Amino acid sequence: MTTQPTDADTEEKTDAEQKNSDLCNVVGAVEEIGTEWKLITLHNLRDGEKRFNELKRATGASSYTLSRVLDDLEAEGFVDNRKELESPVASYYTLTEKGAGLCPVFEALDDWGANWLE
Amino acid sequence: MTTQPTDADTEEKTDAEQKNSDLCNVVGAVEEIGTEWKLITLHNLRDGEKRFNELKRATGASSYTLSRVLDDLEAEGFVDNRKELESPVASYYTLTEKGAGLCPVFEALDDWGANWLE
DNA sequence: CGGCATCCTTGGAGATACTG
DNA sequence: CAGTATCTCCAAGGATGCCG
Repeated sequence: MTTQPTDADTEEKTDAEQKNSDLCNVVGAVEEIGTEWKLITLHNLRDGEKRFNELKRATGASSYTLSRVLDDLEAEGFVDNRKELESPVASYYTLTEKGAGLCPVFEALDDWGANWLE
Repeated sequence: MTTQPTDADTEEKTDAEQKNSDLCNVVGAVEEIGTEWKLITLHNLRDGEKRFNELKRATGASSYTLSRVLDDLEAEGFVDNRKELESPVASYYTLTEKGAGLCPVFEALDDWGANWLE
């Protein structure tokens, strides 16, 4: 019964992912945060509110990619978005509590990097 | 001097990645660890030595993928590999100090997941 | 300024089959 | 058992252009 692809396949996750995220929330967390762009973007928001093109420059992502990443992050509750529709529109992004909750993770990564990166 | 693709382009990183990893080691760490499979595999090795097919079952990765992931991790110094060439060959993987150094990161992720997942 | 729409390229990863 | 080889597919992401 290793690879029974039951039609209860309503999730878009593979069964492997499902199995993993069931096991512990480390894996669940990794899967929710997922891509490098998400991490990098979240990390860039640590020091407070940023606007779209700031993030674009800071991360180096294309506007297309950044837009999609921010959409994802907002949908998942990691960031908040505040828009000013005045003359030149402005769009500000901040971390939610959920997003800010990742700071310890960043600190742990920072420590690790200090010891092991080059 | 934003996008001078100097022929000192011996790295395989894009300049965006380069810029990011220069900024801080959080991003550097994220880029080195990279894919979800690497994280999941490393995390599976926390509780000690595992062999190839154990990891294969535990992670759900295909042998092809797992093999490549382990190669990467070994090349980057995250895991050690010990082979026993007896009758049925056996191959054991363990975390190096560098790999084990990620445990605080896993703990931070675990904490975060406990608060924010599901 | 922010951000979609479109096109296109890449490689990450599954499935399968084969070897020492 | 522990991989390697091959084929294939799909999603992530860059480039560009346009629009409110």
